Amino acid sequence: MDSSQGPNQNHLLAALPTAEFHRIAPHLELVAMPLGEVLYESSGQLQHVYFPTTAIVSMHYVMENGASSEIAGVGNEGVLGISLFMGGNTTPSRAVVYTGGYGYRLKARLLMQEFNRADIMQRLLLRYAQALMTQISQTAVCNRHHSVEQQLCRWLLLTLDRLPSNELVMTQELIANMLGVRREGITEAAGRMQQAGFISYRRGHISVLDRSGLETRACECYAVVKKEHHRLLCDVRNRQELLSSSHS
Amino acid sequence: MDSSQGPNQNHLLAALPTAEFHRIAPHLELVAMPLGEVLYESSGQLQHVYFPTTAIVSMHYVMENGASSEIAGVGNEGVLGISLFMGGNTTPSRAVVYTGGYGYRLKARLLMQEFNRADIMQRLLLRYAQALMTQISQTAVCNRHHSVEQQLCRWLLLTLDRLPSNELVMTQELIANMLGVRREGITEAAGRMQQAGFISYRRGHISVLDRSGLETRACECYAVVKKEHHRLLCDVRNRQELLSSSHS
DNA sequence: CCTGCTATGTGCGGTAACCCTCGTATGCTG
DNA sequence: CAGCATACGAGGGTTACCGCACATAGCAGG
Repeated sequence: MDSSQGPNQNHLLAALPTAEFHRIAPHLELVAMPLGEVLYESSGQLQHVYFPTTAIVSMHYVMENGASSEIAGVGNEGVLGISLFMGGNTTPSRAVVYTGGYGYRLKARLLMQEFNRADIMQRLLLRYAQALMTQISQTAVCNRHHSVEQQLCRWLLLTLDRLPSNELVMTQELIANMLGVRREGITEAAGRMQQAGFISYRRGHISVLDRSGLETRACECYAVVKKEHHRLLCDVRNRQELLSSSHS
Repeated sequence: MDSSQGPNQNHLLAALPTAEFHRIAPHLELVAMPLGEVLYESSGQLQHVYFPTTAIVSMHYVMENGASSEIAGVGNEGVLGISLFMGGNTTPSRAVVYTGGYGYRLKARLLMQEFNRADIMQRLLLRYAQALMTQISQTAVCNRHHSVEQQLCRWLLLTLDRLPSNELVMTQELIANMLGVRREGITEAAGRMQQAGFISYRRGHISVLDRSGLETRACECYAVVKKEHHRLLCDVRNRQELLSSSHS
């Protein structure tokens, strides 16, 4: 496996100090994560945690009437299965792959061992959990106050940040399911974005031509999530405060 | 201070084993939490964590244009300031008291000491954080899919669960700000609830007359939050799994 | 008891997003 | 290359919520 598919494609794994990384590396299992695969069912017990490298996964809630909407997305910046170390072992939401790709998984027991060492891995996981909480919070705010167009832009940008290229492979219907809106709403908004020259698309493929254009149409929620994620996790390896702050 | 105002009015503090409770008890400081008080400013550093007993606090996000909406509420079932032990030390949201009352606070440093013992307190805090995440998630779902009336019912029920009586002291305007909707929308929905005999209200006071009536009008979100909170935290003292699960 | 502030009630036009339906065309598959 | 599933586009009626403007009514302070 070449470096483009190695574990350190995942930002959390990459942020581990060498010693900690080598301790878990033998137990990291490369797995394919095809489009549509359900990693966790609502209220299902977790056997593994997943560190995506090229795949992107949606945590979403399916309502009694069948409608659903995304709570948060997880790609190479994060990990799936935080309810393991939070103590609940499951959540009321599902986790479904919406951009096929790869990731590494680790057995639940091994992750808990690492977590209980109360070292860098624990700090990283907890900080990631907080970043995720911010993402969920902004989803809530965004759902209340912002237009479908703004939400589409936010969502495209967040997804784009998790991919190496500027091409997303997905249908408008899929995006509509993620955002919990009608497909026609996405068609309209995407049409306007194409008209503006920010994106171009054809049957299941969306190319982003002008990132900053999308950013001007997105609501502040995108920036809040990015900024908070950066604050909590970026350059985390360099920051002494990662450990020291926990004892202050 | 009588038992009706003691620290074990807070469910998290009450769930601590005797030994752990006595270790922190001397450091718990009873504080008044009057309506409107801002406990944490957006991105402000935390000096204390707060365990409300009779007060209720809203974590909410204020947008650039001044509009705001609640992300989650915290009362005697929880604690404010989880970003301390999550490692971020702050969040992009504010924490404002919306039902005046009392609570206990603990210095940040002392809470971190307890957290780093990796004992029951840590398990409790992490589990509570997960319950809070579920609450935020359902807020997101609810904002997307449910009517103002459903959301009002959900919100009244969640608030009611944190109070000893069936009377809420708050204006429709306040509720509107919490839910991020127009005041008139609340007037209408509340009018219907009063017509149905579920509540009765007068200028700043709402009495709930028929809980189960409200439950029938609320969306599933209320039940999901309650159930998950119960699963994660109820009778936590009796459950051996609280510690054992973390080593499994 | 009066005054004034503030909470609540109401009405009206505007609009974004809904629901449903159907037409069109793209790109895979045999 | 032909056939077909499915992704996208478009139209029309409906509704929930918004924004504003203003009327009424409860309650506190003088």
